[in-house]
Amino acid sequence: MDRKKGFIRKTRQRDLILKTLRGTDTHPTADWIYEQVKKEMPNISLGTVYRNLGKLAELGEITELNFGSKYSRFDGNAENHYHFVCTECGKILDVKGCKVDKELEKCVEQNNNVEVDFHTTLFYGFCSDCKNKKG
Amino acid sequence: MDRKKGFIRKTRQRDLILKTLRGTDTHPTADWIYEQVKKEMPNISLGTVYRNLGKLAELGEITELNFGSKYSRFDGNAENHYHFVCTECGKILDVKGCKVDKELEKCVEQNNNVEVDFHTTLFYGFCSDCKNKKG
DNA sequence: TTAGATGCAAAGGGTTTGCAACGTC
DNA sequence: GACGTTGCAAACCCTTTGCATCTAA
Repeated sequence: MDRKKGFIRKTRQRDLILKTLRGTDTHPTADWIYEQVKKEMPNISLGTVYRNLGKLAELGEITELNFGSKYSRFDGNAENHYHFVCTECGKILDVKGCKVDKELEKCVEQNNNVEVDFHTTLFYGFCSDCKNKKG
Repeated sequence: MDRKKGFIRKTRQRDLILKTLRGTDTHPTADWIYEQVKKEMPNISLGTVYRNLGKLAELGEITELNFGSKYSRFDGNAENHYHFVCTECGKILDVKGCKVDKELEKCVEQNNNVEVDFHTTLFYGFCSDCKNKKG
């Protein structure tokens, strides 16, 4: 078997963490995932959760989101897509129906003498719930 | 004078912090600003720097950037603009020549039943220096 | 005079890490 | 049998906060 440097062993912990993250679209924090996973595997430690989330992100299986500086959130959908953050309730949503604009990257490259690999965009505002609640 | 709640008093510390931040385009961390400001005002404390950066951001005088989760960076340019992050050297640049696209916000609103106030975009890739260095 | 601001230092709190034991290949 | 992984807990480290003192208005 190919055991080159960076070889990743399959473990029950990692499988469960990935399954849990893939099973939600709430963009949870590491701690939320930890709490969920603990229900099925009570002895798992927070450190293990962090280590696995880090590895999964490194492998490109998931995405780590750093909105605001407080804590990281994780997205089981590794495909590049936009996010929306509700400034009222803090909810994070995947943006539907709007394609990631690769043309914009060309514009940035041409005007700034850089090479762009990808970009992330965050929209801020009111989600449908909070939009209705406010005056 | 109008001393409503949230009144902000003018202080030498805040002036110096703002001047320092406005005097660079490197999107520095709080600690870097602290070190710079200390040269002119040796007794200033890190706490004061954080408190003032927070207030200035709240007033809309500056922008707090939360790229990556490690620490916040600050931008003396409060006008909404795009940023570029070099994945090689970590440098952060203001993107020139590409307008913030308000049309995209309309697309997001229409397809996601939300109300968008503003959006931020981060481009990742190689800056001009690192582009040349790599193979 | 009064309430916002500062300096100092301790506390917070999400994340990382060292280490011995464990589990996968 | 190797070596990646785990659980535990302590360490990290950026940021926040309490409090007595200072100071702008």
